[in-house]
Amino acid sequence: MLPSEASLGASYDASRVTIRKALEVLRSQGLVDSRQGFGWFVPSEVLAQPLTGLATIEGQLERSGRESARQILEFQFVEAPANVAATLGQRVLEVRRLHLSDGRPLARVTVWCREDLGAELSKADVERQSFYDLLDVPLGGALQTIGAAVVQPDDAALLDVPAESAVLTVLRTTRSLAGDAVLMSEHVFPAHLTQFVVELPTVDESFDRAASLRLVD
Amino acid sequence: MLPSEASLGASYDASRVTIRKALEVLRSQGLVDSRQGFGWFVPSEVLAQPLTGLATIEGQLERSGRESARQILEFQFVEAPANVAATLGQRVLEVRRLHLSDGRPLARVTVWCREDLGAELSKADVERQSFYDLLDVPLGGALQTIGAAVVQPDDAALLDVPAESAVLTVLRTTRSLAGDAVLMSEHVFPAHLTQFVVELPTVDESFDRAASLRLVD
DNA sequence: TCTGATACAACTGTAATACAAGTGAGCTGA
DNA sequence: TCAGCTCACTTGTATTACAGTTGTATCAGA
Repeated sequence: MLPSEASLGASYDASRVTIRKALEVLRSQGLVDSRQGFGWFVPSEVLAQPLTGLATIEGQLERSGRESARQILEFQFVEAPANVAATLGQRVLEVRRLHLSDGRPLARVTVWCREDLGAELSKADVERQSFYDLLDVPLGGALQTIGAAVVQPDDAALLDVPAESAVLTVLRTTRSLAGDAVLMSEHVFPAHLTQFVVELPTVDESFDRAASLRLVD
Repeated sequence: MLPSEASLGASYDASRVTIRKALEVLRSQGLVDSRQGFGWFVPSEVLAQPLTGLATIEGQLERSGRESARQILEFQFVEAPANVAATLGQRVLEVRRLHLSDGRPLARVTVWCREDLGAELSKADVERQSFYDLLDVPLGGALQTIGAAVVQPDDAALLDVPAESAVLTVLRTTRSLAGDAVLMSEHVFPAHLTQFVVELPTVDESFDRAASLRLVD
């Protein structure tokens, strides 16, 4: 937080008008931002994603007070890629979409949905609501794999980031309450925009347990 | 059990609304919970379990019986970087080291240790044992932030990866049981070698109740 | 044309208050 | 003994009030 315009004016012996003009210049450079009734602050660039439960990107954005939008790039039934077919079956509904935060690209997401469940969904449905809201199946949990990579050229264009820049990748398999896999999704985030935040309550347990790390060959 | 909202408000000279907001934040982290007419309490271990599903790469290595080695690159007391100084104080013990798995570089780690605690440690100590084993302070937990980046040139050389390749970065703040920050560390892993796997057990209702993301600090 | 001064609207976060609803301990009476 | 009731205390929720902040407009003077 910055001091209020009034106190800045007192500090620098300038009027509020002048202080505001200076702050507006900084805002145009993206260095500061303000909310009416709240104050001026240094904007936090990264979106922190807590890993405490199942959540959608939109939900997190809305909670952080940002406007979120979805743009459907593809909507079709296809032969599943090998790793998807292994858990969801041969044919799946594949939805590629772009997530926007305050109008700027935040994530490129591909969702694969089991064919029987996807048959009930329209393109308009997935544009309006999240899969979690749409599916008429109680969800039980998910397995999430977080990695890093250099951005693919087509993703770079979609996400409006420079070629060769870093991205966070998430591969998620969502299960129903009954335990069978329902959805798989791949998320690609620009690294400079997003971070995952994990609270580890007790060091010993979480470090020794260590059942969940995978070394890639 | 925690004191009632009313008595907490009296203790901290804050209104019940404010106390509730604070408690809701803690609830969103799974640290406390409440029942109407009963009160606020620390949830049983089982309920707190969702947060423990993540493990670190060093822990996994040591457990899986791979040959794990540490190579100390630097060991010195320095002026802390800004973000470290904010939580650990102006002067800290900074230890830079390289982690090896079966003789191959796996991670470049920098650990910052509070000066009073670091004063007890020798270079040989930190080469032999982990900080968690060395510190004579009961540890209470840690906050971990996972991100991605393009590798720095010096890290590329240390980790033996091509320039411009992707890395997974982890910034961890470890607290004592009393709650004060004791250690901070930065871990850099080659992206092609490592992934984090996180189990998200349930759709967490408490997630909706309080903001777990903040735009401003 | 720029700066200062002033005024007012709109918004935010906190405080204060009130009431509904749930919990648990203790009392009462059969 | 025990079922049922009362009652103090708790959280859940909504409302109003208020001080402090930004957003915006207007006017005066250098």
